[in-house]
Amino acid sequence: MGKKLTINDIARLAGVSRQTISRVLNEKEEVSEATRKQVLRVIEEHGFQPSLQARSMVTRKTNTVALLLPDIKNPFFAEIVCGIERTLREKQMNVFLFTTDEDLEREVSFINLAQNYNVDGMILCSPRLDDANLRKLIPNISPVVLLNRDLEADGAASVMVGAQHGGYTATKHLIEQGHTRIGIIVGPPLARSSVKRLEGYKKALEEHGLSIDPELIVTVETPNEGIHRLTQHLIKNKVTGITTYNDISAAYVIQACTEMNMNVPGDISVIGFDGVILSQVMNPSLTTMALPLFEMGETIANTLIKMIKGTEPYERLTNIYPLLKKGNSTRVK
Amino acid sequence: MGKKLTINDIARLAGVSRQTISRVLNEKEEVSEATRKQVLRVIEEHGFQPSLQARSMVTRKTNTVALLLPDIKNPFFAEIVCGIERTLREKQMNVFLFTTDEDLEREVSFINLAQNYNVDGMILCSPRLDDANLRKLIPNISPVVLLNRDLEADGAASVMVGAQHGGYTATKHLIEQGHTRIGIIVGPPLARSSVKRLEGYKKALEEHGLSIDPELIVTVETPNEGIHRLTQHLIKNKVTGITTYNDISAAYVIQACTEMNMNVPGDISVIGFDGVILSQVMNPSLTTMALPLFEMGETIANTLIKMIKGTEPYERLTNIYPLLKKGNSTRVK
DNA sequence: TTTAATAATGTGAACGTTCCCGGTAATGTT
DNA sequence: AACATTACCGGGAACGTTCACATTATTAAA
Repeated sequence: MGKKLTINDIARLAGVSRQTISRVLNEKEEVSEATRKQVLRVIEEHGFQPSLQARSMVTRKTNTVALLLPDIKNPFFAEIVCGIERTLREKQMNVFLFTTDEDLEREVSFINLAQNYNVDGMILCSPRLDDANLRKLIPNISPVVLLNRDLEADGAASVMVGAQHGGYTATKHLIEQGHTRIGIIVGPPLARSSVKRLEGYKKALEEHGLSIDPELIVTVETPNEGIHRLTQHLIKNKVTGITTYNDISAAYVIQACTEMNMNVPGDISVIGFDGVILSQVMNPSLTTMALPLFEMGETIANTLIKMIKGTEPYERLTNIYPLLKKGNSTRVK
Repeated sequence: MGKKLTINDIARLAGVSRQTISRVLNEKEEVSEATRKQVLRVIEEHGFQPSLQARSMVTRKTNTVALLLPDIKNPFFAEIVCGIERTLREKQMNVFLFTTDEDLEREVSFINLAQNYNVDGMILCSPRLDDANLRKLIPNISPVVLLNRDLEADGAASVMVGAQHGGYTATKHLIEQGHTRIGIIVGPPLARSSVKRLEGYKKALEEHGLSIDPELIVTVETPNEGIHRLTQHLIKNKVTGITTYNDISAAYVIQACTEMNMNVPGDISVIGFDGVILSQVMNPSLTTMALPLFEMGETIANTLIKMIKGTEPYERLTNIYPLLKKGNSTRVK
């Protein structure tokens, strides 16, 4: 466990100066082929690797991106993270992971922390911070890419899920299958997209001349809790179709239906959102509004990289629309 | 976006020396209450925050841990990561995330990278590296905690899943429910635990005087592929119980059974492994060998923290045993 | 031959902290 | 009154790199 070698040690061993080593490491041209070979040999021989800390101390670049998200257990985020990580990695960038558990205080403190680490950029997934405070912070943390949060500000870009469109399409699908009493389970109030999804739901009903019954609109207060109860409520109100805010909630809905001896899709059609792997392995497989999650991650990462490089223009706002993916949880009435 | 303030700027503004600011920041005692107040006021007023880079340059501590895992999409890892992250966070430590996608080359290069970042410790989840190379690397990267990899070496600790015990318990459960022809789906050959699980399976059969039929032992070559085919094979060989290597594979097995008009649990009992959320939301809910994943993450993180601090002893080897969690996918024959 | 241009290398400073030591003033001890 | 102790504070050095500039040797141009 001998002390780690520094660039100076290598310089001494190779019989050249510190700076020459640095030049070789950074592949600068102004060094003769002979010494280059020699230096590389010594580096190889001793397994020298430069301290990235010291380097970024002077270059002001860390090649690191802070990634902040509510919950890595949620496959929605996990798949996005996968796309982000893969893309950044290809560009030799690294990921600092922070999960906030939806806690505002932690969110703020993490943003601060990341800032003190001098990260090159940040990715904030569905931040809880309110608009005013977020806007205030952006100058300090830019460039930053926001997921599901549209904030027009210098140094910030957004990648948005077309929640309204998704809610609309899901509802329309049920209507076209002959359903007229359609319930919607709205996600936790924190998630901004819940509102959009509800808008889409209403729009679809209106367009098809169906009335909006407040009894058929129910809201989950804390993530994935009380869904059985809400489902019972909807079934008592004679729904034949239910649209939900994500795939897991759809799975709970189907469980609740089964418990009440209602068959899915025989008696009730259920439609999910996100299209995570769960939707494929469930029984019945889930009809869902599928999002290209991995690709979303790629988009997010690529946008941020463009912003960091600052050489080419980037999309300030990218909208991603979910696609209806038919499974066996919906059926013509 | 005015330049970031340094400790020197604050010193000037507060009319004291650099060192005094440092003392206040690090809560050293040797500074009078009056100047402390004054300094804190100036810091607060200008929103100064010290550069963690510069700090760790001299302290040789980064308060950062590198976390390397094959795939964050796998809920098994996602939940463990959650426990790790939460625990480290409480100790003011941060997480560098690397996913390897089971790729050996990437694994090695990430370990290198982490080393150059001067992380305080590493967590390697089910590394692909072979024993000899891993052992060689450990002196450079210690302290390190390994998941599902028992390697006795200085500066390394291991947290292991009791795979053999799990395989044994699962099989025994099926036997006790009256099954005599029990199939096992063995995980990808990369996963060392597959072998152990198979051992447990064999032990349970032997103990109960059942013969081991090679036709009932099938292996998945690439993750989660070909499971339908393998299930068909088992069913043709008249199994009434199937034990699998994780919950997702169990879900695929159940799908395959349904396709062949075999009812689960009516005709076939299926048992999973891990106990991720999927097992609860499936239909039927899954009987599985449940692991305390979040707690495992906590254990991993706490062990590493102890190793880093170096003040108290730590467990070199922690074994974690899965618990049979009854769902509706198994039934008395 | 002289001078200018070019290639190859080396040197001091800087990045922003903390560590180590030394200094001053105030207080206590004999 | 002389000395030791304590409390507080400041200055130089260091961490390991890269940057900006200086230097030398080499080649080309006049």
